[in-house]
Amino acid sequence: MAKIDAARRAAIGRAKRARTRAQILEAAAMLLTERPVALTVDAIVQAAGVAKGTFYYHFQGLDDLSAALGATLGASFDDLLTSDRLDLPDAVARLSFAFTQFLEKAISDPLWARLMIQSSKDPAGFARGIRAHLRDDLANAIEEGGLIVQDVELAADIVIGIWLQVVRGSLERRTASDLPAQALRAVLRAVGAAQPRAE
Amino acid sequence: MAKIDAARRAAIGRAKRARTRAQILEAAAMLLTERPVALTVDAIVQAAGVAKGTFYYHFQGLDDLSAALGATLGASFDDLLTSDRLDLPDAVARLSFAFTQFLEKAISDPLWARLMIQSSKDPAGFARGIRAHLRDDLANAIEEGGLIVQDVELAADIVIGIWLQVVRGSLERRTASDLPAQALRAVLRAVGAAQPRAE
Amino acid sequence: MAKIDAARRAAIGRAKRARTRAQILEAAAMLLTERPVALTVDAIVQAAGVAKGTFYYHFQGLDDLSAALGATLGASFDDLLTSDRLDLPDAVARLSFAFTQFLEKAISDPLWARLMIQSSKDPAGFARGIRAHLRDDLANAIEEGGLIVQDVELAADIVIGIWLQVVRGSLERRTASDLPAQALRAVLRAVGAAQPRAE
Amino acid sequence: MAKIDAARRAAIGRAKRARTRAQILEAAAMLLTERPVALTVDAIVQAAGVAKGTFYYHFQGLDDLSAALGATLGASFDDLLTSDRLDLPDAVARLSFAFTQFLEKAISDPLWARLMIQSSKDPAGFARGIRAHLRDDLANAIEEGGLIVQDVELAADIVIGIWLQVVRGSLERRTASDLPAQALRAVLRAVGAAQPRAE
DNA sequence: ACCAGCGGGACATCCCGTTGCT
DNA sequence: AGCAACGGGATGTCCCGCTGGT
Repeated sequence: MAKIDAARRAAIGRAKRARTRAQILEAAAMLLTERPVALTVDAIVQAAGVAKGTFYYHFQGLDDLSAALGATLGASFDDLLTSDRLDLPDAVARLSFAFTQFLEKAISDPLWARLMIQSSKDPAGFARGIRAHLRDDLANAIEEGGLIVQDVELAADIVIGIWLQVVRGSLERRTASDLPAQALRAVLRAVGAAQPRAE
Repeated sequence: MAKIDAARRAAIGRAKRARTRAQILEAAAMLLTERPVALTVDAIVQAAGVAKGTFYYHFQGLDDLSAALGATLGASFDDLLTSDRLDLPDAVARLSFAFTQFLEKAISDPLWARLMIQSSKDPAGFARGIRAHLRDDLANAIEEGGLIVQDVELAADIVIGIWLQVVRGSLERRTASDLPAQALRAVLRAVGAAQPRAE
Repeated sequence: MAKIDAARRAAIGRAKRARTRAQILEAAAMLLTERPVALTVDAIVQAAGVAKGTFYYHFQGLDDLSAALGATLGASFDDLLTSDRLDLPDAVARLSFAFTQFLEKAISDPLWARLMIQSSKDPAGFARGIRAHLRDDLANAIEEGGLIVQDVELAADIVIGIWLQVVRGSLERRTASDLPAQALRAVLRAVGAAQPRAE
Repeated sequence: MAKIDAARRAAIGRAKRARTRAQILEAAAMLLTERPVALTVDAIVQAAGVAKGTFYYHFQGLDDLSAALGATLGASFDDLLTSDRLDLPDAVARLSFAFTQFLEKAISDPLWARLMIQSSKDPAGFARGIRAHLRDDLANAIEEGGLIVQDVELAADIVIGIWLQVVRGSLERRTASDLPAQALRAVLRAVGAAQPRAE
């Protein structure tokens, strides 16, 4: 019985722990989308409705929390880029698929969009992983002779640059319903890719 | 004689004032390009070699200094976009000229580039003026039937997005010597403009 | 059990909190009685033996502390003007009772006296409440036909003025043992009240 | 001629000096009447329209300025208590004359009134001189057997207390036209003096 | 006699990370 | 797992008094 109690208690504890952690992460994400102030622990714990000690029980500090936020974002990529993407015939199609997925996600989830923009400023963050994937697709596309731009880094900057700024625009203005399609066509023209038949 | 005294005194004061003010502004600009997030008064006055009181004699506070930095950047635009730009035949040519000027300036002056990137985050700052100019050129180009993209805001986002990200890339990597030309061609393709004959 | 935990925790927290809060308030009150003009946070926390952060944990700032000090003073009035004052037969007797109580309290507790004098400068503070009570008694006395002075505000100024200055005098000089009685008689003569039979 | 020049210049200089000094004093007095802030040199020089160096040319510092302000106030007493006061027959009449003069001055010159109130907090200031004069009159009145109150200090506190508070009241409220007369009668009753036949 | 500019330091405020308790 | 309270320190702001110049 003591054993059962301990096990149940542990399970409950784990669940509670996860819930509080999520509360803190959510509060931090919420605050990151608001205008000016640098994220402060005090603000986070107040927004999350927990005590300071609780924050430091779950995270080492602000850096740790930022890393955790990044991991949360990273996990969302798996949802966006499901394995069936790999079945696509060529690199340009994969790139188009990913670009569209990311843009639609950003438009439908402004909070996620703001976090992505915030994170784009740190080249050492998880944005590196995205860029690496993008570079692979672009390198393949260049090998397949499908691009005018021959410099992989320049091509990546073009794709990322358009994505970031279009997302910023979508946060500030009402967006046309076909914005993702328009933006994608502009990207493909920019890197000099033949238009994909179907998106 | 009193008049001369006042005039001379003012002139001397202005010279001294301008020198110290410039020192502070320069130090602040220098610090803005370095990693850490927040510009602090202590760091600025230490870098500028002046006392805190001197900082507050010249500026109301950090906000005022930011505004002054913005004004300094704004003044640099006049140097880049001289009046002879207006002699260019069509809107696409003017846009190409401005894009190339800005990109070459960013590559040759990394500090200026970093300031521009920092400032791009604040949509209410002087970046608005640049965007307004850009929008004018794009609207004209669309009227002249020279663009595929028909949405001025989207076209502006594309141009600015490529510019910002290419500049970021140039700060982190060695850039090819023909980067401005390549980037310009990508921009023109992206918005669907006919290539200009001469750059 | 969770309930008990929360209750006990709150009780313990309250006790600790109240102790430290009282320390800070006491230190601030002590400092207010000393010469220099301005109450500073540094001086308060040093006198109270706590850290600056602790001060700002308990109070929003200096203004908040001033308000708290005022509330402390206000609470002391309840001790002075107990409900049995209301049993007194007429307004002049009630006024005499309150005046004497306040004056004896001031003489026996110089720190309290200094705080009262300090606070008298702010007409918007809690001194307003005292004045309101005094005005009530005086208005009643005038209605009962017991005063020569017919203007309530003037009468209040006379009573308060004598009280404040006599208290100031008692802080600077040795006071005669029958000072409260003498002062009270002067006040009653000033407003033109018949002498009360018993004080 | 050089001599004449020097003399004239000195005369002009003295005049200018006096004018600037007066400007500073006036600005300081003006600021003292405004609500909360402690008098600061910066505020004074800005209000006076002179430079900081000028302030320190005329005054040693804030303490010196306060002393000068006190002297200015003191000088105003000579205007109020002209020598013909000494011709009055008895001490009570002299006291009544002075009280009325001071009160009428305060009502007609609120700035002067505020300065007096401010200064009353410092027992070492020029208020001491006034109190000394008052004590003389009161002591004489007691000797002449004209007062009920036998303690000179207490009598002085009563007179000063009523004066200060009535003046405070006149600054905050509209005052009845016969306020000085009413207040004087209250004072005389308070100290137990026979009413003077003529004021 | 007056001024512009500056150095140095005091102060209020904010915020991070720790501690002891449950 | 969570909380209330606290210590310590960094930062923005203000302001005094001095300096060199005319």
